[in-house]
Amino acid sequence: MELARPEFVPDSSLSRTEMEALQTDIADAGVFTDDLGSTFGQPPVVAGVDQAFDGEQATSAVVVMQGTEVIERTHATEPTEIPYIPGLLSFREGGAILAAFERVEQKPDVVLVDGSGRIHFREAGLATHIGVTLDVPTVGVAKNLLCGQPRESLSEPLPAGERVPIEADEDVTAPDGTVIGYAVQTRQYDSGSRHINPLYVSPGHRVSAETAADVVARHATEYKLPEPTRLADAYADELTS
DNA sequence: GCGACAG
DNA sequence: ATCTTGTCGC
Repeated sequence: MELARPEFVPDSSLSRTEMEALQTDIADAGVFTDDLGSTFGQPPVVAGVDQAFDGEQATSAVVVMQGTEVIERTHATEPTEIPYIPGLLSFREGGAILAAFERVEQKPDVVLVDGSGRIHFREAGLATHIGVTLDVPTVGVAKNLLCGQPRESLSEPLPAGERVPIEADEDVTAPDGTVIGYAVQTRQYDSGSRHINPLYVSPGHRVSAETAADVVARHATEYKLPEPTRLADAYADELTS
């Protein structure tokens, strides 16, 4: 795949202020409504991307699927220049991800990115950064909530299939109350003391919050994580061990 | 100063 | 993310 917006490639040498300014531009370029293109296959081509680290090296693994079939697997390793800073994750992991996608032949209909998309202080999380830079539809899939406010309390376990809107609050640039994503319960235990936490799904680029949640729910039937994400996670771990 | 915060 | 064995409950 090719870079659509080279000016948005994450540069870890920027100052924190410059990084935040770039995110503001990225959010402006981001599309949080459905624009998945007319090439949506039968079934759609869905890619998952995830990273694993070893010391100063970040390995990004991409798994491309169509239905239940893996049609491509690629990876790239890049040095990590900066530590993890909440809100600036893309400047730590984005380089490795873009390097991996440079080697991807099959253009996916949608990419599932580990982390937040619009659920971000400046509405420019990792999924949005990658989506806008490559101009590919992306969805953010996070295991924890970075910011925003669940419309309903999530202290009680949600049944599988349920979803709760995540709304913008004062910590997010979007107008208060804007639905910036969903807590999506893909799996749940039938009963007992233990329970499964939901995933926090948000639009990255060219996808609405509703469609983002739909895509994740549709691909996460056997396990909590959607299959492309799960396989990319395992592949990244395998490459680092 | 305190709190809060994806991976 | 990563360091790490067993263990409890589906």
